[in-house]
Order: sequence, then C-alpha cells, then structure tokens
Amino acid sequence: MSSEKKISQASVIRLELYMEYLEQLGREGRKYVTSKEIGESLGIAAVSVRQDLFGLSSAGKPKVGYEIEKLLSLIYEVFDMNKIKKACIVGYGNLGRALAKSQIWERAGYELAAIFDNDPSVVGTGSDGVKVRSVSELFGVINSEEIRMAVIATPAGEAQETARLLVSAGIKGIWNFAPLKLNVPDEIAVENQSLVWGLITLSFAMKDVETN
Amino acid sequence: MSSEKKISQASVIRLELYMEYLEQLGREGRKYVTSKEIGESLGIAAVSVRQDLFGLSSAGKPKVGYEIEKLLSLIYEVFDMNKIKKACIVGYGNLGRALAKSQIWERAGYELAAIFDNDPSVVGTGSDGVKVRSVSELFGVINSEEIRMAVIATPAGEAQETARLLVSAGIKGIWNFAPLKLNVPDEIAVENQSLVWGLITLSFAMKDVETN
DNA sequence: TAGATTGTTAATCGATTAACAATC
DNA sequence: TAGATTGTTAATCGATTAACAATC
Repeated sequence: MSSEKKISQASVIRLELYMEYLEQLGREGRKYVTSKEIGESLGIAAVSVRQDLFGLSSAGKPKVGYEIEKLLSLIYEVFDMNKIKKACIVGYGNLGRALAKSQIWERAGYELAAIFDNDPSVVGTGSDGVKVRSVSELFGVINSEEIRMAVIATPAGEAQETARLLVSAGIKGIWNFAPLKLNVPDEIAVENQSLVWGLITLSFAMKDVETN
Repeated sequence: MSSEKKISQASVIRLELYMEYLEQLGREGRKYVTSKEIGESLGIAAVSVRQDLFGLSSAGKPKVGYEIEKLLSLIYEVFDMNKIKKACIVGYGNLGRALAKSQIWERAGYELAAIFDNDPSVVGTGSDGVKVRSVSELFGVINSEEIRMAVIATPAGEAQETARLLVSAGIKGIWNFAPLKLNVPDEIAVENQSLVWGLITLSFAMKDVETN
C-alpha cells in the first residue's frame, strides 16, 4: 500500500532539521518556502533538500515553493508523530529522571506510561503521576499496558540483560543510552544515544580541526 | 606531521564500539583479537573492521590478529582521550544536572570546569565542587580558565544566542542538545545530540519495520 | 610448510550533486 | 510570455564490500 521511496538515515536527520525550521517559519506566518531558502538557512544544498522532499512524495509548486503546512503534515506522518504511543523508562538515575521530566514525550507523540528501577529506595517515587515500579513488574506491565517502546537508562552492566527482558516482554523499539551494542533480534529497532559516545565524537571533530 | 588517513564519521561510530568491546576483552585477560571476532560480536563485516583499523595505521599480525592493548592505545589517541581537557555546561536544568553528575567527563578525558545558568535560584548551587555561576560570568571564566569545549543544555530558544556568546569567548567545540542547527563559524565543531531527535529517529525506525 | 589472517587495491553499492525538462 | 523553481534522471563522489597477495 505504501508507495514511499526508501528514506535514508542521513535524510531522516535532515528531515528533523527541516521540521524545526518549517515550524519556526509557520510561527512567523509564512505559507511557502523554497528548497533554496531551506538549504541556505540550514547549510544544506538545495538539491539535497529537493531530493529529501521528493522522497516524501511532496508536492511543491514550481516557482512558488513548498506549502509549509502540507510539508509539515508529511513529515509528521513519516515520523509517526500523529498518534500517541506508549513508552517506558528502565533506570531511574540522573539520566532517567531528566528524561522522565522532559517534554520530549509529548513532542514526539509518546505517553510515558511506566518507569522501572531495581533500587528499592526509588521504587514508589515518581514524576508527574508516573510511579517508579520494581523491575520485577516489568514483564507484566509492558504486556498489560501494551507498551512497545522502552528507554534503557540503566548502568551499562545491566543494559544487555534489560534488553533481553524488554524484548521477551514484547518491546519493539529500544532507545539505548548504554555505550554498547545491544544483542537483540533483527526486527527490534535500536537507537543508540550514548552520551559518552557523543562527547567522544565531538573530541574527535575538535582534534580533526586542530590538526588541519 | 600526521600521516593519518581520513577517518569517516561512520568509522568513528564503529571505533567507539570497538573501544568498548576491546576493553571488555582486556578485562577478561585476552591479549589478541581478530577482525573476524570483533565483527561477529558487533554485527559488522570483518573487512569493515580491517578497513577501520587500517585507517588507524594499526599493526595487526597475520594469523594472530590485533594486540588489544596496542589497538586501544591507538583508539584513545584518535579520540584525544589521553589528555585532560576543560569543559563547561550552559543550562542547569534537568539535563544539565544529569550531565554534571555523570561519569562521562572522566571517561572521555574532560574536567568539568564550570557551569552557567541564568536562573538566580540555581546560581550558587552546584555539583561535586563545581558551582553554578551566572551567564554574565561566562565570557570571563571561559577566557581565564581557557575552556575550549561547551555543552548547550539551555532551552532551545536560548541556544543560538548562547552559541554566539560561547564562540566569542573562545570555545572551539559545542555539544548541542537543543533541537536546531546552530549558526556558528565553520571552524567550530558542533555535535548535535538532541534527545527529541533521537526519539523521533527511533519512531521512524519502528514504523519502518512495521511497514515491511 | 600449510593455513589463517592481515594489509591494501579494486569493484560494488548507495548517497550526494549536477543537469535539465516540466510547469506554474 | 519569461523566468524561477520543482521533479526526476544521470553523473559523481564516497563508503562498503570483495578479492587476493603478503606474511606470520
């Protein structure tokens, strides 16, 4: 049914940039924007912008450009932002707490439905009405609440075992903050966002610039 | 002086994976590892592993494999992890606090030297001996302490102005958590690690799998 | 030695950029 | 209409994979 072209990982990153930029233009009351303007504002070649939007089967108008509202609808659709999906967090340390309190859930179309932690001293506390439960309840809660996405914010040493447990409970996508490759079945989507790897990547880029 | 080959962004990500894996093998007392074993453990083609290590001018031994300690030294060098560099955080909200308290600094070779925030109610508080200062002190402190790397953990609306200020103070690399493209001079390294973009990327991957 | 594994060039694949016809 | 901009194919570029000689 879906006649969509394949959207590359690089294109996904750019579409996220376009989304923020288009929303900003929308707030300023703009109706249309050209690939040239998007490209110049974001440091991307206009032809790359057109290719990315071509991948969305987007309908721009020659000479006028792309209708901002329509383009945003297509992007929201691609990112599955229109329906509310349930998420849970495993690990309620500093990072887990920051994530729980952040506004990313609403922004991306999620409801934070559960939080799990092993530490008895945090079980029962919570954030905005979501109580922290024991990991022993993880399997049952994910099943009964039909949660399909989970965040791993545990210590690195517990990440692999947590992933195994999550998959057995029916989780289909894992947002992994532990700095290691999770061993999970191919059909499980994993997005790694290890903070330390981000920091190291920046160190590399800074060293690179110096050396030149 | 550096005869290093160009290391691609994709290779950097893989080298981070190798690093964690090699350290684990080292803790288990292993001395050598082959590209085949690294590849199979991390889901990467062995020839890709060899190409990445070739980029490091690494000296493996045919039939034996790569010496783990030597390989790790080369990776630490590439990631500039051997010398302590100074970092600062701008924005002491939930995310800024989680970052300040995390162990990533030591891991990646940084010393968290300063924290800045605009909110008078958090100025003066702090984390592990690092006091939160007013943003009005930012320029002076970065200059006198010779800090060259900064984290932007401010609200998105303040990120661009913060970046401008940081660059004017002499910062050379920015770890940006705001979901937008920062407009900075080309020679400034920027690593974007917007949490909401990570979450959206996962949503896309999950949708992709469903559709197939 | 024979066999396994590296180092490195060549081939393939995919993503970016160029070109340009279609069209508003 | 003329000119600007999109949509889309072709060309280029870079990264991944294949091939295989060197070598331990």
